[in-house]
Amino acid sequence: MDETELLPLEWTNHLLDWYDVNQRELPWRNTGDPYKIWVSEIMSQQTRIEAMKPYFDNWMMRFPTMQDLADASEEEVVHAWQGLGYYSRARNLRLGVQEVVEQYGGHVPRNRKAMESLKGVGAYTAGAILSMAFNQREAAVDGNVLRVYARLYHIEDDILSTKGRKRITYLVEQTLPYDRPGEFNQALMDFGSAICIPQNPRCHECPLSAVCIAYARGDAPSLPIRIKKTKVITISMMVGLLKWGDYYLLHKRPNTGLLRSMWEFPSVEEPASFIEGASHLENQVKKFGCTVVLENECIQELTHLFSHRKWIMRAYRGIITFEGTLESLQAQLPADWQLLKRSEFADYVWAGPHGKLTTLC
DNA sequence: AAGCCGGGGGA
DNA sequence: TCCCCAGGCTT
Repeated sequence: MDETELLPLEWTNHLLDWYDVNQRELPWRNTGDPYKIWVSEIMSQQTRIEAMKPYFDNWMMRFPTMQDLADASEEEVVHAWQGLGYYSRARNLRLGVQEVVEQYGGHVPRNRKAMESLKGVGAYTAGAILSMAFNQREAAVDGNVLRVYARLYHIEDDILSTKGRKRITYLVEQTLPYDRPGEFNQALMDFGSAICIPQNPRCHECPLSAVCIAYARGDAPSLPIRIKKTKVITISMMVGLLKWGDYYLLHKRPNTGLLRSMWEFPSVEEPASFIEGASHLENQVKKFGCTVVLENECIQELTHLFSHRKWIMRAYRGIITFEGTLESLQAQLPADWQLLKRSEFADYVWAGPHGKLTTLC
């Protein structure tokens, strides 16, 4: 079935008219600069525009060109990303840009296949860059687009399923205008975030309500359908703010998994009791020739929610004893442990909620 | 197809 | 609290 027959394509012009008046002023918009658009697209994945804007400005100051980013270390790049979340985006953006600099002579490829082969660039981002930077007629199907089309065409498939996404991608490809595809894609997003919002859509202000099937049936608020499967697992965690003189003992998380390669306070997951958690921490510092005395009073309880994990963190102070010099203690520490003064904390990348605990130091 | 990967803002 | 956001990678 050709679902485009369900609606007259006139609505795409109404949407572009709305966009001409209501489009947001964004630093990467209407620049035609593929690097700026690339950075903005990666930063805005699963992230609200208002949240990533200051990061974008800072990023462009630190890495003004693709060459600057390609030359930067992973550490620098992740540091500039600190606080935005999904840190693989930063690592992959750097790798993708390096590939463009090295393999494509610094020119962003202008076809979907080459674009999607770049690290961190999937179907959405490829379509966004091709349409916005090069004005190609390519679909860029994100959460906004899925929602807008599910309502306009009254699609009851789960939009998180492959079937639902494919169906809507097909519809977008059919409806994408030939003259202003890049602006049309951006119009869908601005429209989705201003009018066709997830909860309580503003149908009374909507320029497309006359053609929207969900609106006609009174189903706009209940669409789209999203079925999530992953459930959040709760993990309790004992955190030690362990001090030796002016120095705090810190641990670098492994280079795989959640918050990889970021610094944290020594922690014990799921301790059966305070005693058991404390003994784990004691055993840990014992490897470095230290002893530690932990105060049994929890100085802060902090709950932190990830998309798939819930950490309940309980922080305790502890005093480390070591008979020897700073140098001899440092010599005992493996590469993933270090001693740091409070004043040096800002130079390091903190593992999410551990960064919040630094205010206790 | 499902799990993994952060943080924040709005309701 | 819960929801969900300008998604992509890995298994």
